[in-house]
Order: sequence, then C-alpha cells, then structure tokens
Amino acid sequence: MADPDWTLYRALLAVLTEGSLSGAARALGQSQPTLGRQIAALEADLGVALFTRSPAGLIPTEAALELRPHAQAMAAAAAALVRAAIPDVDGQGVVRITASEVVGGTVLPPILAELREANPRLQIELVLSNRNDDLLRREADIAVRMARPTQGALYGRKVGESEVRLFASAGYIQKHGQPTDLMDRTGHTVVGFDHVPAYAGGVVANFPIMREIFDVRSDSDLAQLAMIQAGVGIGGCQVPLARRLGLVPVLADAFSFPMEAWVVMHEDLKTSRRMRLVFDALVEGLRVFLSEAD
Amino acid sequence: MADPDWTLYRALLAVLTEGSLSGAARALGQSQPTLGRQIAALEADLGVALFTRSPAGLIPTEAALELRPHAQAMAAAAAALVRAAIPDVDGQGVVRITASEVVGGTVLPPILAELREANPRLQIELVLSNRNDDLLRREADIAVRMARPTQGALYGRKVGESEVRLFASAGYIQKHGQPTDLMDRTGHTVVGFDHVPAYAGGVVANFPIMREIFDVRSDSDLAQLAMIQAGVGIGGCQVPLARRLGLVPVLADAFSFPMEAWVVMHEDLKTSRRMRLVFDALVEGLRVFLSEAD
DNA sequence: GATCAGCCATTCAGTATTGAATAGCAGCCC
DNA sequence: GGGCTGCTATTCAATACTGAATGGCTGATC
Repeated sequence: MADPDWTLYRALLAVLTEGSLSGAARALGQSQPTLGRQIAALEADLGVALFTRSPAGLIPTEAALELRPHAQAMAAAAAALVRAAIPDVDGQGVVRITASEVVGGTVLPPILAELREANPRLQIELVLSNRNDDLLRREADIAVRMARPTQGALYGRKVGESEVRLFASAGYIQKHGQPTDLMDRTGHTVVGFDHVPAYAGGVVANFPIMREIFDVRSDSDLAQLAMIQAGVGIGGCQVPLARRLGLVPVLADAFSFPMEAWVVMHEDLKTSRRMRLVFDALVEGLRVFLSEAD
Repeated sequence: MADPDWTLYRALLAVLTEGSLSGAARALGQSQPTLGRQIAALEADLGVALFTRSPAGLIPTEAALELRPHAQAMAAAAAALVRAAIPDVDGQGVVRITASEVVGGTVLPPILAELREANPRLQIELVLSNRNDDLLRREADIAVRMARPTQGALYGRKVGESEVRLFASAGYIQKHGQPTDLMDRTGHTVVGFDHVPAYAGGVVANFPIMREIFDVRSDSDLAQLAMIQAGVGIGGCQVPLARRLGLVPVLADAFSFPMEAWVVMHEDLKTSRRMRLVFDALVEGLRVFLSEAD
C-alpha cells in the first residue's frame, strides 16, 4: 500500500541472501531485532507475507522470491553509483569489467596487466559471466562481448572480427584422426552447448547448431574450452585463441562462424576519465590480439 | 567511504528531480530539514560535494549529475518491485507496457481496450518511448518492439513481420506527384531521422540510410508520422499502419525494409498470471494487426 | 537423551532521527 | 522600494528507531 522506504528493500535482499535475520544483521552491521522489524514493516507496506518464520531461519515465500531480482537490480545500481562517485582524477578509482569466462580468463589478463603497470592506482574488478545484460543491469561498467550492442543507451566500439572454427587437441587428433566429413561424426566426440544461446543459433555450413548435435554439453564456454584442451572432443573456438593455445584445426574450411568483437560501455560513463582509460586500453589490446590471427 | 543507506539515494534523486530540498521534501512526504540532513550525510559518506546551496534551490554539481542515472535505475527497480508485489490473482494488478510512440499511439489502444473490457480490474500503464532498453532498466514489464531481443534474461515472442516502405499523404502526392527515382529527390521532401538508430542503419536498395539524405529530421517516430500525414514529405512507415491511415505508397517496390515485431518480457515475470494475460493479449492483438496487411 | 549452537520474538533504555517553528536571504511584481 | 514568495539553515522538543539482553525454540552432535 504505502511505498516502502528503500532501506527496507536492502533489508529484504540481505535476508534473502543470508537466509536469516541474524545473518542479514551481521552483513549489514545492524542488529537482529532491527532487521526483524524492517522485514515486518515491508510486509505490512506491501501487504504480502514475505517469509515464514522458522527456528532455523526465515523461509522466503514465493512472493519474496519474485521480488528478489528487483532488489538485486537496486543493489547493482547502488554499487554502480558508489563507483561513479569516486573522484575522477587521472588513473585512479574502480572500474568493473565484464567478459565471458574464456575471454576474461585468457585474453584480458595480459591487457589488464599492462594497464595496471601504467596506472598502479587504478583498481579493476573483473566479472566473468556469460550473460550479455550485465551492463544494463549495471553489474559492470564496461563489457567485452562478441555481439554488436543493440541497446540505445550503450556506447560501443567494434574492435575486430573473430572467426569461430572447429578445433581439437593434438592428443585427440592423434588418437581419433581428423574427421572426414562434418555431418558424419561416428567415432568422434563433439563438445558444445547445453542451451544454445541466441547468437550461436542457426545453420552454419549446412550444420544446424542445436543441442542434439553435441555429445558433451556445457553452457560454460570455459568448460567447453577446457574439455577441448583435455582431448575430450572437437569443439568451436575462436581462431586467435586456438592458435595461442596450440589447438589443431579440424575440417579447416568446412565450418566457420564469424563473430564481431565489441567493447561496450554506458553512454553515461563516456565522460569519465578512468572509464575512457580502461575502455581505450581494452580496445587497443583486443585489436592487437585479434590481428595476431592474420 | 562508508556505503550510504539506500534512503539517501532516494533523497538524492528527489532533490535532483525537484530542484530543491523543500520540493523534494514535499514529494517524499518529509520535511525540508530532513532532506537537507540526508543530502549532507550522503555527501559525507561519498566524500563528494553534490550540490551548491543557493537561495533559489540546490544546484547539482557535475558529480551529482553523474550519479543521477544510477539513482534512477534504483527507482525504476523499486517501482518494478512494488508492482511485482501485488498479489497475482486473476486479471488484477498493474502491468506496465512500453512501446514506441507510434505503435503505442495507434496500434495498442484498441488491443488494450479489449483487454480492459475483459478484465476491468486490470490496470495498465503505457510508457511511450523509443528507447529499447526499458525492460532491462525495469521501467516496464512488457515491451513491444521491432527487433529481436538479444539479451539472455528476456523472453520474447515474435508476432510477425512488418515491412517499412515509403509513403506520403494523398495531398502531398497531388501537389508534387510521384517521384520517379529513389535517388533523384529534386522537388521532393524526405522525412527521416535526426540520429539514425542502429536498427535502421545500413543500405537498403542502394539507398544509404544516413542523416544527410533526409530533408526534415526528427528522432520521434510520432513526429515523423505526423509530418508525413500532414503532407510535409515522403517518409518510411510500416505497411499495415500506413494502410490503416490511408497513406499513399511511394515507389512501391523500390524500397522495402523488413522488420520483425516482438513482444518481450522479463524471464522473471513469466510465472505471473497477469503478466501472461497481458503478454498473450498483445501477441494475439499484434498478430491480427500485422496479418491485416495481407 | 543431554548439551550446545543458532535462530526468532520481546522488552526496555538510550540514542538518533524527525518535524514544527523561526530566522535570514534572494528574486519578482506592483 | 515595499511586500510577497520560495528557498536554506538552525534550533529544540517529541518521536521513532535502534541495540543489548533475555527467553524460548528447534535441530545437530556426542
């Protein structure tokens, strides 16, 4: 009924994540009775029961679980606000970057190393996630992603193109040999997605990319790559990365999936010096990395 | 330094939008001294000056303006949370829809009329905006848009395809006649974008869509349509809509720009009954509308 | 089965926050 | 220039909120 004080949302999120009033109180640096009262107040304001009390803690109702993502969105925005409030003097402050697990784990570290070397007072937070919506959820300031940004509020720069082709480890090829045909996979193992993401869907070289064609499936690109490296099977990998890792091309010309590499940030952040600094460093570093493929 | 209480963010946003402590206090149902203290506390916590006090009100510093979008994101999430907290019994509650100005102003009203007729206790909020990121900013629950959703957290359903072709009013054609060639526009006026959005960019039928080719420019699709209707010039319009409005096709087969129509919502909201209700009604209504073109 | 750890609800004193009232200031209109 | 309006800063009493302490409860552990 009455719109609740924002503090109450924070309390709700803390209780949901900690699982108890006491835990939430510890996390927020407050007392357990306070949290209890705040949750009660929120329930009264919204007119909905949020938790069923139990001696082991609070069990969230279905209603509370539905509210959770919204409270998390608030928390993400609050964190972004605090980051944005850091005075923007040269090469100082916090910048939060998101990238896929593979890119963040392989390509970015050397780029960030150089950046930190040049700007020791710059703090970097790296969020590895395969969700493409981190920026708009304000869970990061800058994103490295493999798709053109479609949202108007985002400012992006294309840093190059990168083909995904098929690769396997040298050991795997030694054991199983090169497959002769893309369609005939007998005797071979193909590593791929559990849930095929939208950007990867479709038909490539008469090869319908769908769940069923994969013999070993994971939605983590990191896990996929690790399995390819370990000789589990054949899988897709970006060419420059495969080259760096010493993987062996499979059916070299039969399969190619082009991707665009982008560095993206909020329009809001364009004016910030440190954001620009990191943005430009990422653009430059990725350009170099992608051009190594030639 | 210390991370501020969320109430302070709310105070910040209120002062930014109202322009004064007193105004913000009225808006929030609090007193002016309270708001003054909260802003002071926020400045102390963040270590940044947010406003310069003046007898006419508070003038935000550059820092405060940079924080504003984040605070707005929090407010949007809070509003979405409150909406989500409304008990989800059949055909009751609030649903917030976003669409472009033209679609929201022409296509949706009859659909929503029927929906309301069938569910009198359902409340509809319609946000007309040409920003494509409303959903992720949680400024709306359901979006009608002309592009495939690319973000993972969104659930979308394609309701059909709609071609954009060139049209003009009957009066305009009477005065200026039909142009004979797409490239030769002498004696004709072309209505289009000021800032060409990403989805409309590119080359269509050897026709590079860019700012310079337009003689009358607006970023509001509503204004564009109004100008076409008023006989200002030739412009792009979706075929079924143009048909409904009685516009005259121009260079009928020379120019065609295909668009997909989608209804999109958050994955989170899929389980909500009233969201489903509105979602399905929009899908059905738009399907009918788009099929009228055949 | 007794002990212990962890949790929530309640009480009560202390504190921190709030708001009404007031003073002071700048700009606008007659 | 006088009167008016709207704004901020400050004071002070009243209120609301907080947290330490306590009791009661359940479930795990030995």
